Amino acid sequence: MKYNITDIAKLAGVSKATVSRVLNNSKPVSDEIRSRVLEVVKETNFKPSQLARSLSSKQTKLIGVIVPDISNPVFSQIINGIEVEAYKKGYNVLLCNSNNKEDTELNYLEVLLNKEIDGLIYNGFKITDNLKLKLKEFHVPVVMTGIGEEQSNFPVIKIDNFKAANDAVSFLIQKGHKKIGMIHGPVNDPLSGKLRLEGYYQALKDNNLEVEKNFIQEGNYKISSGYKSMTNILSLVEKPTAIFCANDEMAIGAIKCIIDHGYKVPNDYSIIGFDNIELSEIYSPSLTTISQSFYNEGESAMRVIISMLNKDKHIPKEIVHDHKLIERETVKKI
Amino acid sequence: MKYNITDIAKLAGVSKATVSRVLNNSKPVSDEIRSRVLEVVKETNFKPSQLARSLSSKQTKLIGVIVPDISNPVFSQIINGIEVEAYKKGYNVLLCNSNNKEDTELNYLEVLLNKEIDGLIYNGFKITDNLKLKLKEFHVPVVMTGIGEEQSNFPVIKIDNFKAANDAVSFLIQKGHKKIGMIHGPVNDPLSGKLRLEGYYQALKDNNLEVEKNFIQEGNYKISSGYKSMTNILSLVEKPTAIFCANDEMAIGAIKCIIDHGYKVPNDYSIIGFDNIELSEIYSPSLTTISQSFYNEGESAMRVIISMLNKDKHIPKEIVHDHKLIERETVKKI
DNA sequence: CTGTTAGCGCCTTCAA
DNA sequence: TTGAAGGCGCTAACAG
Repeated sequence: MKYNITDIAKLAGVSKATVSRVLNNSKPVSDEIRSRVLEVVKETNFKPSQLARSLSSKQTKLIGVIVPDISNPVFSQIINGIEVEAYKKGYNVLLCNSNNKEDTELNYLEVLLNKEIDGLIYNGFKITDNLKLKLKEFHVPVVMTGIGEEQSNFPVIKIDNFKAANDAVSFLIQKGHKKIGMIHGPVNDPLSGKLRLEGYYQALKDNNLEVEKNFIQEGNYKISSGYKSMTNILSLVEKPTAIFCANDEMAIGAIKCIIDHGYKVPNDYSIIGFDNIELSEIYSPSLTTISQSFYNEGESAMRVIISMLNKDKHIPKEIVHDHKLIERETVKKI
Repeated sequence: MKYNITDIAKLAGVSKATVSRVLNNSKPVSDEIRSRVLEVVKETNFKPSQLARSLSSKQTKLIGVIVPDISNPVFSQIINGIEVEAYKKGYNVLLCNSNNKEDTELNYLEVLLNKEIDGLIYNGFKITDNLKLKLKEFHVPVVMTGIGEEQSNFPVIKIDNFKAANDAVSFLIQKGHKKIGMIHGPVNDPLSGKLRLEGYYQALKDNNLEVEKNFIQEGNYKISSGYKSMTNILSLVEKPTAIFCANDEMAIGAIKCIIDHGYKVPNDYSIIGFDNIELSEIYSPSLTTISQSFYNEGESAMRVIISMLNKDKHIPKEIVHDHKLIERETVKKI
């Protein structure tokens, strides 16, 4: 049997209002009545309907989360951080996987709008006009992770992508490499795409190294695109000795490509990645890369959403997390 | 401004009921009134509250999904299948990641109960008594994927694990291997754990090969446990020439371990995995394994839930998907 | 075909 | 401290 608040009230011989007060600790209730109500609640295993509660309280305790690719370990870690933090604070996550398709993403945004979520955490690679338009319809807090734009009004959780890319390339230079290529992400992705590429340029410039256009390839963060970009690089007459990849997956793809062509990493080519996904440690050879804590970023995103929900005074415009270089086996001193 | 159905009714000069009928196509409405209502809906950009709708219609259009590990590619593929199918049918997924912790799982089940989901898809490794108890409280359809038990009343989506394991081991035997080890999963996992182990035994038996207890190690499906189990095997005086791993991650761990000990795959040891996750193709050497389509399994799970929701006559007790052996680089003929 | 009237289950004034 | 009553926004049964 499924009980409702009226049943409980009757069984306890009190009014619905009193039951509600006991359940929510919203108003003082005498100890005697309180325990009587709790007794009945326990006996009947009564669970108040979140639905009805949401309808009258105007909050769903649901946070929408949009990710472009749930099978990408980067996002599953972010989600994990979001989820654990949400759970702690009594929120739940409505997860939407856009599969890298803009229209799926817009559809989901529409769904989330109808579901009357309390807040939205947006993860993605690029911010399109349609997206901006849609986001305007949300009258709830929105936070972005790993992506953002100058004029955005939404708080952003990120790392210093420019600096991190610069660190990676500087490390290669310090290891004696002078001909350094890069496989970067889409440049319409303002953070991981554009800034990492700029960090690369800056490091070359700071060390008076020339930019060789052919050494620079654009990928889409997938393993396969790393493979393909590396194929292009290997077909050059003059080749780089080291390649900086804007994420670990492209780095793995590049390594696989190098191996398939009969060369060795790092003996023939040095590779440095970005993100430090689990695979980078397990791959053989294990990948030298830039590490960032996606879990913590997810956590931060959720915290910011909650403080916005609480109408806290100080809402950060952005939160910049740390990164560090993890040296493993794919970069050789020359 | 946020409109509600009453506003729309007033603006269109009709009753709320009529607006509702237009929006849901639930009852005939004259063309003229219909278009007048739709006009207003468009102008106001009105979105009916799912919340209120759910409260009065007694369905939330929400399907709860429990997974033990969202960063495990197996589950992210299943989720993908579930999600795409759900979306097609107008449902949404409330995803809960238990992180392999039983109490987190039980907590989430409780949350889902309160959220009044329309159905539940359970993914996990083992079915505990607490879980069974909790599941009893659900008065909505429940489907399981990749797990199940004899006496369960819930439909199960799976592959023929016994046959698949048998195929894998038979393949090794056919390649000339006689000393074959196995790294299996927890045996209290009735499908992937127990049945894959039994398939292994059966293949040995069918070929009159002896079971060598030391060749058999138990892992927990993680890369690290494959590594550890392989360490044990390598420490034996007499070693197997091939190892069947109950999933790809343990297989990768085992390979990494072999390489770290200065041996080669498949020259010194042959390895066969199970699941055909993306990594198995990318790893170097690429992994020979048993492939199954997790995406399709997720899709099936959602379809079964929906037909249960529709109270279809014929609800399958179980759906068995195909598997196949993918030969790559980790098994050598001897 | 359309409108009126009750709920759905809970929370929250307002009075007592 | 407690109860009665109204309302959240929508659907559905019942009239007309």
